[in-house]
Amino acid sequence: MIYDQYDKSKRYLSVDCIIFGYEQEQLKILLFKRIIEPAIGEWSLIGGWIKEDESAEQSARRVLQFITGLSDVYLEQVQTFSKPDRDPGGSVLTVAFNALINIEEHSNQLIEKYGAKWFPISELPNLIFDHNEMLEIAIKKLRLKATYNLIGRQLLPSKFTITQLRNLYNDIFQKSFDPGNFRKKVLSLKVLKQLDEKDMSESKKGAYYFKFKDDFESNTVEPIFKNTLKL
Amino acid sequence: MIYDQYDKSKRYLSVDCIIFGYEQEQLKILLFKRIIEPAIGEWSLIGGWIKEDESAEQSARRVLQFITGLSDVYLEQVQTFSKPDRDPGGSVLTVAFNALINIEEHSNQLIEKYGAKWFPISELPNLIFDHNEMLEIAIKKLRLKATYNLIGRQLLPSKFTITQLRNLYNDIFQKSFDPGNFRKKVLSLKVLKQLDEKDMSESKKGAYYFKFKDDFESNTVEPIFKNTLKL
DNA sequence: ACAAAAGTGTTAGCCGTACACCCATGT
DNA sequence: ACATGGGTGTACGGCTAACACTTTTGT
Repeated sequence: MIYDQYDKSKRYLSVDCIIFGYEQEQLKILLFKRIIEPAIGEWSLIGGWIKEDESAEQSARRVLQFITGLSDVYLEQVQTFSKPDRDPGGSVLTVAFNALINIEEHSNQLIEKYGAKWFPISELPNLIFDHNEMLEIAIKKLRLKATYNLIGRQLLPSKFTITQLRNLYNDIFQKSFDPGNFRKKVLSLKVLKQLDEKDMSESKKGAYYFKFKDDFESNTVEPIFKNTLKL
Repeated sequence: MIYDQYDKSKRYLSVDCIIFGYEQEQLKILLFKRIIEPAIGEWSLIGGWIKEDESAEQSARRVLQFITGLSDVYLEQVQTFSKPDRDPGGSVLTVAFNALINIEEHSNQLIEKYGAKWFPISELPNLIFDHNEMLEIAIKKLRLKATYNLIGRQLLPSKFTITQLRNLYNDIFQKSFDPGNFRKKVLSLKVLKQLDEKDMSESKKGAYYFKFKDDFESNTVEPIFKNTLKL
């Protein structure tokens, strides 16, 4: 039958967070040394159990708050993974979320305590269970988002240069955007505001800082870069 | 704490299917009169409980098989909905799936039994709980897919004219594609095979039937229509 | 003066859109 | 012959990619 009556599940329910940060011109993901059996000591995404009175998203926020000290993290649901044998410890259904954070703002305390580490996306270790697959899908999702929206508001410091933004995009898509063309394209979107201040650390001439306009709504509907982007 | 030990959930777990079909030049969705409390008798998506040893996808397949008589339905995970108060009958986490079926092939038997009905996407009734929102997201997801992949293999009969395919796209995006341009674009993808047979029912001249090439892999990476598509 | 990054300008080619035009045929 | 949908050809405009070129300033 399809709908008999309501019948409680015997499943475990969890969330897993793919935490993205940007540091030293590299897009990185925060991974944890697992602290419970099975597969204790191996690398994994960070997750947590969904409580009875929580939505999956609230649950992910709670986990992120606990781990990074940050509230108001940008979250995007990626996908739900539910193969009954995906976790050898039991039948666990997990909802995966992408989280974009400013790597400089987060607290290091708990991260160190749990032996967590930031990995550049090009140097990811092997992960437990199906976390490799989850990560791959999560990165594709991030690329899709970056195609339709100018991302960086959460990942970059509040003021940044166009070059920094370009480096972020270079790293996300693993290609080299033309500096001139990238600049023109991005500025044509009219979502950035130029500041009077310059960053003098990267060149003699100095590069103007920009910031995202406060009222920028990410309702973009057309691809920012119409060609060439491999998702 | 994040990961204490494994702890079973007290949640209800379900899947909901957004079943798309194409008939009389209209994209339609199959909706059901709800047969259990609460909200009995109102329109809803069709769903079912996820069994212990099933993945969400397997569960959706089981539901679809039961309702339509079809196996091997094309499925795409849409999103998971988990607000604890979304269903007044209890805290239900549901994984939503888009299902694309050939409306002519499915069995009507059970559909009639449950008072189900096909609704054109422009004439949807009000649905229970958060099913309106689910549907809206599901349609957006379908549009996104149709942007990157040429859809129609599941929705259209095995042989169809370019005009039929164009009508499908017209209906999905609620716009009128230019007949000539649509034709050229679609044929340039080289995923269709022209048959020797013509459909004489729509015009005096007749229109050649096409079918999807068997080995067509839907790995398209670039948008089919780079502009104008409102998702 | 030179190097090196920041930033601007120019051009060629591709692609989508609009639309004119031909084709085939039942009435 | 003509109306109708099928199908082809063409021309314009916008966008992108490539790359030349100018600007600024620390060394």
